[in-house]
Amino acid sequence: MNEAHQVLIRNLNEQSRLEQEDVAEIGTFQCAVRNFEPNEDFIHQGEKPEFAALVVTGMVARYHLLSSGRRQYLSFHLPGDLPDAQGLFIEKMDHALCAIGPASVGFIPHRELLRAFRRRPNLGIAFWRETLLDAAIFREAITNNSARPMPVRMAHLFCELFYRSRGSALNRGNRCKVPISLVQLGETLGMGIATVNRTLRELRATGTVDFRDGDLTIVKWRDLQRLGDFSPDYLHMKRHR
Amino acid sequence: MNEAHQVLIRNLNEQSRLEQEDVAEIGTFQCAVRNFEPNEDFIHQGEKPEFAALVVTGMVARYHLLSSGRRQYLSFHLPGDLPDAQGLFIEKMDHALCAIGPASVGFIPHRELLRAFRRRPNLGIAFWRETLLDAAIFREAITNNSARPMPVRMAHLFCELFYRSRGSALNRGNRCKVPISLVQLGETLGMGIATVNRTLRELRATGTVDFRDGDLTIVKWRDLQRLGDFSPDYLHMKRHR
DNA sequence: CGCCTACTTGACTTACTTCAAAAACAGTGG
DNA sequence: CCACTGTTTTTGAAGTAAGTCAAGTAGGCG
Repeated sequence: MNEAHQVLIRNLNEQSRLEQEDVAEIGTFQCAVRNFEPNEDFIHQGEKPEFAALVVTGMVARYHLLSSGRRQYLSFHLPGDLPDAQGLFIEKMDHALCAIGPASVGFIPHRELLRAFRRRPNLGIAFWRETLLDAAIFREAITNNSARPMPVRMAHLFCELFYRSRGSALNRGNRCKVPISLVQLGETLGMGIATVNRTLRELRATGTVDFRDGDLTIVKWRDLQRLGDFSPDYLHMKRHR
Repeated sequence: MNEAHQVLIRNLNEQSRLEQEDVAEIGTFQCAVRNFEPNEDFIHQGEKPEFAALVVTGMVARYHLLSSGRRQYLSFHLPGDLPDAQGLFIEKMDHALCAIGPASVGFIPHRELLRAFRRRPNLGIAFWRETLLDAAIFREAITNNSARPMPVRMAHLFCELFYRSRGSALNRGNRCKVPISLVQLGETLGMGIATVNRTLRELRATGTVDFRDGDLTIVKWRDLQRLGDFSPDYLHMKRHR
């Protein structure tokens, strides 16, 4: 039982009710942890992974690589997340995973997980639920990037990132680490770098948020939520803080 | 064993390997089928459904309703699809479901499914896989609506719809039914109605597709795929035709 | 100090949205 | 069969927001 196991147990427990035997089962997982540099890829598009990645520290992202060379970020992941759980039952990766800022990632062999699901079906459901929450976040991203004006769109992303950080107690008061560059922010929200910058300035001017140097600061949470049309229902968090 | 069971079995079998016992188990499902008018909602945002919907005939869509009143379509579903399988483990619907064109939908009680998963874990995995494929389609939609220019975006959607229709043998040669209006097309792709119309005209002019009166006609499949930057990998279809 | 990367800003251009109006079409009832 | 209504599609014109391009600045690190 090391840090990787603990962080996984904590995360699953927030979404599902684990029994003692489930926790014990998780404790038996082989889990090799490796460290990655900022922007280092650790699962590539087209691969057929035999391990499931578990974020242990730092932040991790998934992205599509287009034929044009453009990148589209799909989601960001915090410690305890299993950003490629779908690899268990979908053979070929349709997207890649990379570290955002320095990150450490654990790798659990698929066969260990499958064996665990057989022994503890409840654990399988907990993992399933994780992948469903993932999908809910994707749905919200479709809507965010398709239907909301740029400033609202950016505010919404900030709300989501802060809300999830706080949900995992990774915030420090009204701040959290989001070590992404403006280019990456643009590649997440579907906007050019110049617009990212100007929109960011506009948001600062509202006095509700600030984002600089990889640090997200929430100044007025309620106002920012309203501005970003953010309602956290889709994150389906059980615990509120 | 009625049409609903058959269509479900056929669909699951395309993605997963069902054993005889799995098929038999599915045959025991209670499944009340109801008919819906075009644009009729049958699951609302915020609901806590106790049944899983199964598309039996026609087309079904999921959508978000924004506070501004705008609609964002998230995905379209064909016979055999389980468009709200996530409702099994996520309590509250974060989006709604409606019929696109006339459709008939079966409703299977969650407890039936959960019981079946206990008896046939393999069946649970088949359903899980369905939800993962769903998520892959969502990811692609994020990228499509965020990173691709309008004509490419529309061409990509047409490719996906045709490819999936063909995968379920719902095409007639190079045609398939897509009974959506231009407004809905715009609410899917994140573009205004005027742009939808003009983009459509532009695509027709390329001589690769035509879409009118709810009918999608593929004129030059290879060229359309190239134009739409479409590669069907993300649909993870086992069978190719 | 100089280099590299990330951010900032400005000017220009293109694209899309919005608004408005007309045309095509489907369904209804006379 | 045709006039009438409402809806969907088509088209035009105007305004604006966002992309692109290009240059400049600031910060981090050797």
